[in-house]
Amino acid sequence: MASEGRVTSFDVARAAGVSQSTVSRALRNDPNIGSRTVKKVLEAAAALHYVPSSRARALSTGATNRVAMVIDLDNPLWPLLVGRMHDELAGHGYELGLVASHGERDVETQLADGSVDGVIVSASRLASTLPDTLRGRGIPVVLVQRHSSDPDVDAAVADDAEGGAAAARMLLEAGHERIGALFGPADTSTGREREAGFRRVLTEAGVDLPDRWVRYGGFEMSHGFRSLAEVTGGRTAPTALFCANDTIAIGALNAAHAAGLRVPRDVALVGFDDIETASWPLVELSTIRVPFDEMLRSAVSLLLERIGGFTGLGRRVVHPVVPVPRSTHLRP
Amino acid sequence: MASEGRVTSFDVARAAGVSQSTVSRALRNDPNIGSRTVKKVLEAAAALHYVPSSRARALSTGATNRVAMVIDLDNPLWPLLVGRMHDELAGHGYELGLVASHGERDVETQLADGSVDGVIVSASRLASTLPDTLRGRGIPVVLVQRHSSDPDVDAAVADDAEGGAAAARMLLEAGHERIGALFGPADTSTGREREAGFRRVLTEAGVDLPDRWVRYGGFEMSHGFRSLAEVTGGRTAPTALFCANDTIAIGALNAAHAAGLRVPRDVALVGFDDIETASWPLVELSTIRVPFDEMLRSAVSLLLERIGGFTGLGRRVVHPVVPVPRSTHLRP
DNA sequence: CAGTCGAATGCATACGCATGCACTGTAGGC
DNA sequence: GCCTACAGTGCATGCGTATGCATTCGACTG
Repeated sequence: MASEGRVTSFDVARAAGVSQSTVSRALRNDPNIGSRTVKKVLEAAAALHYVPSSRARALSTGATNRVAMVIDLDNPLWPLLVGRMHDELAGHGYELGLVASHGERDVETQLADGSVDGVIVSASRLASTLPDTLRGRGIPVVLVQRHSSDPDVDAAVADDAEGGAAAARMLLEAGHERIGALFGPADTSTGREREAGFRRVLTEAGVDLPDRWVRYGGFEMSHGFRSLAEVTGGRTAPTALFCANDTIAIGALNAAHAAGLRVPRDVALVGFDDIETASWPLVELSTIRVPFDEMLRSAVSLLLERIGGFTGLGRRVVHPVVPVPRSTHLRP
Repeated sequence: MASEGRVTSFDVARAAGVSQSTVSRALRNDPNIGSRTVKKVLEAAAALHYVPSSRARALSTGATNRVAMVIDLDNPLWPLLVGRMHDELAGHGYELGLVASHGERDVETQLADGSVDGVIVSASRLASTLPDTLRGRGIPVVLVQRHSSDPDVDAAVADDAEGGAAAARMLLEAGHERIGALFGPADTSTGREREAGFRRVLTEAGVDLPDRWVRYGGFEMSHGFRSLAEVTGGRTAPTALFCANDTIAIGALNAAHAAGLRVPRDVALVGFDDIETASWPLVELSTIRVPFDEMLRSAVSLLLERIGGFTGLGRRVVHPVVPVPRSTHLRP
């Protein structure tokens, strides 16, 4: 029972009384192999607990059946993206590798060394050169959730501008007139476009968005937590705040709670994404739903097409968003 | 600028006027290569944008520098474990692959095909044969957070029994006498040991834990959400509930909120893990802190020792837990 | 000056699977 | 009953890197 090194296809071949190439073909369902032979080979393989070496197969075929996902561990959205991406890829027979984007240099090498068939980038900054560099090296890349400034790279995103607009309408329709905003990073497409859509509608409605009620920050809770007091602390305070994502909104909600403010009575909030927490009874956050499942499915299918050899121009799939009014946007 | 196939070490060799083996050695800092030669090779490699093929290297060296982590996407703890594991592994030069444990059969093959140097299992059920099977195939395995019934497999865990005990003490010291519990799955070491520790202290204190105030379920919010009403709905209700993890507790907290009950006035709660949400002002969950950073660090170091060739008996590293009393356990 | 040693490099091969091509045997056609 | 055709297998080689061993050349010893 001692494991005397790896069991290879040669061992199986010997046991089955055929050649190594026949083993290889039999196990890969090559139609040229006779059914009797296939049976012999399968039995021998099972008896020996043979598992083909993915290392050798990768070298030989040039494919790894693995996809890497570049994530930003600071963005609280990553588990949602990764979890669904895992399932989506698994459905297509691919494994998922995780790469956090700290030092982009190393990351680039890591992704270009042939250890994956393609790359999903979920944490791209607008100015990032990573997607374009990978593309330049012939590695299939798809952006998800955000796009880059490079239109040649495929991307699956949500309609962030429309979502921002919808959020603005939600607040206006609830009767708010003194409105502030906690926007996201300006160097991300999500941050920028959600802001643009939101501003557009306010402008069209003739509602002002004074700078003293606006803050920029990361997509983390701390932004909302810190900024709420700043924005509501002046002589006049906004009655409602748009938050660039749910996490920021929940940060603000917690800050409000800590400060003894009631939501939405003292300050109303609208988030973006519709993460699970938003629907907690304790939270009941009004928000804009991003169809993550569809978005990730698009991303995977764009990527698989590239892996399959598609070399056309960059494509951008935009997914519609859905306003989800709960209770935090109301004006009592 | 057209990419005419991959750049290999042969191309670099030609450009530098040396042999392929010299290129290989020069890039791997072999001391036998003259410094002039090393310089030439490095320059040629840079000029050609050469990136060694990890596929070929893996086949040749037998090492992939990758570790797979088996997770349970239904257990809300996974992002925390995965995020920290990623960073911890990255610090040692390893990449992280993700495998969700749906159909264990496939998973086993996927992990045994030589595509990783080792495996971290974070979602093991007590009866699972996966860890032992992998070990039997000579693949380094370490369990983290939970252990299996097989003591031959290395594991890095928290002191769950002591944590359960500490939770019981926390409630007793707050003055609770009518106590219930929402325990976790009995086929996990965490579920079982947290329960055992909790029960032990209650018994020692002569406090009863009536079955009608006890529910078992998964480590998900839905367990807490559903069970709260059941447990508090009778003629007499417990004044406090122990929850097998924070997520269950938060589910219960939300159910309480939805039902108009106040925490801890109407029902007190204690969780387990001290996830980030527990410290939100909105939540202020009293809990038992698991030192995840240390635990994952242990797991990685156990695994790296195995990868390095250690073949001794199975080891189990138990990490002490810390009670974190906030506001939900109090008895007003 | 012959002999020796060692640093520096090249040669050849292994790693394990996939696959183009050559080959064998048998069935079918005439 | 001979030849064609094709299903079924085996042979040989490629994938790109790492590495044991042989080789070269210069320097140093006696």
